[in-house]
Amino acid sequence: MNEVFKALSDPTRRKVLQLLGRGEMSAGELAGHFDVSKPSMSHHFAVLKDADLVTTRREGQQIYYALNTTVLQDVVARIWDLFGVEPKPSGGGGEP
Amino acid sequence: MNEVFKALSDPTRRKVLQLLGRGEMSAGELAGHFDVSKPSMSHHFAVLKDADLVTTRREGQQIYYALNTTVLQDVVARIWDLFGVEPKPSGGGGEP
DNA sequence: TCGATAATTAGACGGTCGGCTAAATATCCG
DNA sequence: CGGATATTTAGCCGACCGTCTAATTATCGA
Repeated sequence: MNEVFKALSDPTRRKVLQLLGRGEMSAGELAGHFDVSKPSMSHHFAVLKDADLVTTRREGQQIYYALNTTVLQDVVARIWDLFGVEPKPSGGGGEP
Repeated sequence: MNEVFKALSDPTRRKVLQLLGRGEMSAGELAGHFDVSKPSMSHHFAVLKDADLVTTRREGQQIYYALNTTVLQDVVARIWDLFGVEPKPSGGGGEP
């Protein structure tokens, strides 16, 4: 659980997750969205994978990353549980 | 928003929030639950306050901390929004 | 097999973070 | 006011984190 929060604490990694929300993407394609070297991005990917927030799939030379939505749902559920706060009446948070 | 995630990335601060889930508590009483010096704890409190995750109230010499549940709800709501994932059908994820 | 491309691993460097002690501030009570 | 208690601020230090370049691994196509 700690690894998850650590993973989420970096803006770059959160943006990666955000991009993956639109569908899976290769490491290079993903890295193209940032002003950071590919090795640095690769490190971020490793952190996300270690936290089990993303899954990987190799297709030829490329490696495709995708959101692990199951874990993401668990994360949010755990946050409520952790703080012992009553969740909002309907839906996890569509309405602002 | 970044400050919130940074604040949540530390286990000590998360446990503080967890304790506050049971109700407000003074700084000293809160610090008593940890093996960390009071100044260090005070720093953690400041981080949580800066992220707007807690509120403070002075009563005599003591300062009472309490969860800012409104912001916590917003945080979780934003997580869903950020990642563009469908929330669980009923409730924000209260039931495991 | 050889060369090109995609991605990761290795190692180094600067900045941030969490911890401490000592000192300062705020409040209460006699 | 003066002393005691509660909390925060100031300043320092070691460890961890994010970044980079250079080198390594894996795969494809000719």
